[in-house]
Amino acid sequence: MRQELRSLKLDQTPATVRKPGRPKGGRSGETRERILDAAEQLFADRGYDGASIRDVASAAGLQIHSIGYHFGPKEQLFDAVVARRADIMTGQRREALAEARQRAGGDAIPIVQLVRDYVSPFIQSASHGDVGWRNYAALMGRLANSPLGTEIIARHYDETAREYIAELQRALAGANPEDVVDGFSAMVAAMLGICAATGRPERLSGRRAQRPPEDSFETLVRFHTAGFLTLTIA
Amino acid sequence: MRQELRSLKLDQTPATVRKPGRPKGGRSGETRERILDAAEQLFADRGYDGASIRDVASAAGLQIHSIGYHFGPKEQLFDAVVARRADIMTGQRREALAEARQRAGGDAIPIVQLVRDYVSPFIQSASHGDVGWRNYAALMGRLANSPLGTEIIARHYDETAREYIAELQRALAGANPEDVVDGFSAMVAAMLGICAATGRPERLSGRRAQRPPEDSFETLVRFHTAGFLTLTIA
DNA sequence: TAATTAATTGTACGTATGTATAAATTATTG
DNA sequence: CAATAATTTATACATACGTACAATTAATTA
Repeated sequence: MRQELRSLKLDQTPATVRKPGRPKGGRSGETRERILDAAEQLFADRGYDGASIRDVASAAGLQIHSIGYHFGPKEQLFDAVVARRADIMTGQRREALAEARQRAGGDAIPIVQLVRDYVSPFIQSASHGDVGWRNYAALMGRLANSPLGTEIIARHYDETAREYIAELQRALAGANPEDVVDGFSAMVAAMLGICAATGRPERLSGRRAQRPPEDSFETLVRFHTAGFLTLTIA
Repeated sequence: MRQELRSLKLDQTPATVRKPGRPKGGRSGETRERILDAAEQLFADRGYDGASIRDVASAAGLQIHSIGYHFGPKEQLFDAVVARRADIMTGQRREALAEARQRAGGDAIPIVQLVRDYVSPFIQSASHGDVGWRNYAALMGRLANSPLGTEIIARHYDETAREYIAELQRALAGANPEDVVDGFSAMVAAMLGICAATGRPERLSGRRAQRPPEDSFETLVRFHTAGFLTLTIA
């Protein structure tokens, strides 16, 4: 790892100096959340191999072994980080899909609605949510094209993704189903790119600060809706 | 790193057992290429932090210090891996842009042509090129949303990217320039996703093998051209 | 109150890491 | 042919890594 990043201090709640022993209430959950928060930030900043268990323990204000005690080996900790918010995200998407189905009343759901409903929870969380959600969004972007990342993403996101793809294919009845999958992949890649906060869009446009993700979100919806619609034209 | 991946054997040309000493011709260049090939594959498979200098040396059939001798610290080796093919890629894109400008003769270049010319060199190399190009494409996908990756990508790709963005903005005179940058970013993200070979599209579509990148390329061009064109509509 | 369980600290182990140094060997140069 | 430069092997160093073990403390349970 590069040295400049090594000395990063996390702005956690000050590590309450804890003596060994069983805590009062069900404090275990609180500690687990602290570990997940620290791991989320470090994995997002340095990647899976770049962030060590020691880094995570130190950032959470705990000893090394506490990580293993709560989560087992490193890969399970990583999975737990992804899973925590994946469950929330997936819940929102399924809820939106159920509503859209009801509103469509048997007809196909409009493309623009499907795009909006799939992307919105992610971008809203990444832009209006706390620092944890921002870290999570950056982490998802990093994971996207790595073997371990896609394996974990598959476990937590593919089921819902397939539901949306099925609805997209229904709404684009004339289109090649594989084209629709490619379009979906492009949509997800754009979504992750917007929230990854890499600084590249700023460098390419000459902007000082990052464009508000909500603005990019509106552009994404228009852009990709148009892309999907053109797939029906033979 | 996960153990399963550790024992990977690279199908390099059998490591010619070399004695120390100055080689006959300017053999140095050949050794450098071997190192870059090995590093390219390992960085693509395991990421920057997941691939060690020892791995690279072993895969290239050399001792550890030879890597440092030729390329200096690890980050410079990484940069050299990216730079080698970035120069080729950038050359093709600039050439295509010059041709397109000449053909347009003062008028704006058609969107579909700009999309095609920017994406084509990458996807053609990744699908028709040798294993080195495929590794390079996968590596670029991994780099996309990481800090070190975007830093290096900026160094080697941003100048040409800005030229294409300027032409896109000219062709989309009525559009918000920042929307065009977002569209460009989406296009690049889709391009990288197609070539990253993560297996996700197969999982989402139920296909057995990977869809031929040329097919996805044609879809990408149609999809993103339509996306760009819709940005002019207020 | 005695036994059990949960959560933590502290330490240790074997290995892997990036980098540096020293030595060896051979082509090239003067 | 002697001197120099280039390229490699071999070894070493200090640190970092993931995981495991033992000990400690406190809440809970019977």
